[in-house]
Amino acid sequence: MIIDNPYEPKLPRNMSFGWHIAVLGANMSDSLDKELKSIGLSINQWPTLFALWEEDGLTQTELTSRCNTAHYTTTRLLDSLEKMGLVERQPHPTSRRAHLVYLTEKGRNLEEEAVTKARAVNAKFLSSLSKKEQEQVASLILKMTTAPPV
Amino acid sequence: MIIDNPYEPKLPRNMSFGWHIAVLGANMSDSLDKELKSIGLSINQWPTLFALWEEDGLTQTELTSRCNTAHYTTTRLLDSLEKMGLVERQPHPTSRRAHLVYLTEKGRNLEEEAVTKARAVNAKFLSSLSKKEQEQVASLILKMTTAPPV
DNA sequence: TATTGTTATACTCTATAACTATA
DNA sequence: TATAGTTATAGAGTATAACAATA
Repeated sequence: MIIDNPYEPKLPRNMSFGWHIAVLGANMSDSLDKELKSIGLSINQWPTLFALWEEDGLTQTELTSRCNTAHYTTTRLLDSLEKMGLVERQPHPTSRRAHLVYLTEKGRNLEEEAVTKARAVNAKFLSSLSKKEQEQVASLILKMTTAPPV
Repeated sequence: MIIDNPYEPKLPRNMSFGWHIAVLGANMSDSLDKELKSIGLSINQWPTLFALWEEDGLTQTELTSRCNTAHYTTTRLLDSLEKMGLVERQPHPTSRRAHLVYLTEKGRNLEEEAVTKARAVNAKFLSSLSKKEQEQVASLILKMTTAPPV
């Protein structure tokens, strides 16, 4: 069965574009998960830690929104990260019901190693493309994700 | 935190390439799942049905390998598809332990509608790109997925 | 009355492994 | 002994909704 949409070139077994993206995303996630395990982290913690490495002192609600997860997921993720000594919940200066989430020294120190591993995974999956093609695909995917469909 | 890898252009909140692919894949899957629900199907059934639309009369083991799932998953998927009257397990001509899986008339008739929906989802997610860019990203992703990393 | 965050519960998915029947 | 397929069961992940505390 051939999807003859002009935006769908011939694909192996003619699977559709979205299917390829989904499988690729799952494979990249699995690969990063395995890498992160070696430093005691998991893929579930990645978006939260990534957001905090970029900027900490966020409320849980703000973290929830940046990580595109559910609020009850954030609660449990922070529980585990706190138990591991990577983050701390501090009282909010003006609201007594909100918390501010900060990285600990230990949590901050993991950034370099984790990001190195993420880069390696990206490079591995991009390795069949030329440098120019790698830049192209990254910028096209960026364009797709930053201007999402209504 | 900026990933200054040359293959990682500036991304929103500087999330990494793999993360964008994973989120995009999940969003496209969710979107197709919603579309398929309207004709009584789910995203879990998509790869199996897609493979059968391309070629039926496969053994369960062959289906398992083409869909990149687990054998016990195939068993349950086929149970549900059979209950819905979309596929049939037939005895294998030479081996009494293997089955051949065939689409029913009803299952075959769903192809056009389902593929139309999948195309619409792909088009929706690609809509922020020009036609040329759409072709580019599809062919680059194809290149990545057909020459997977070791 | 709405917001921040936690918890209980149920439901879906997936993984492991034991099982049958064949080869 | 290996293969095709099924089933039982446990675990992880996710969703719903109720809840307490605060605004």
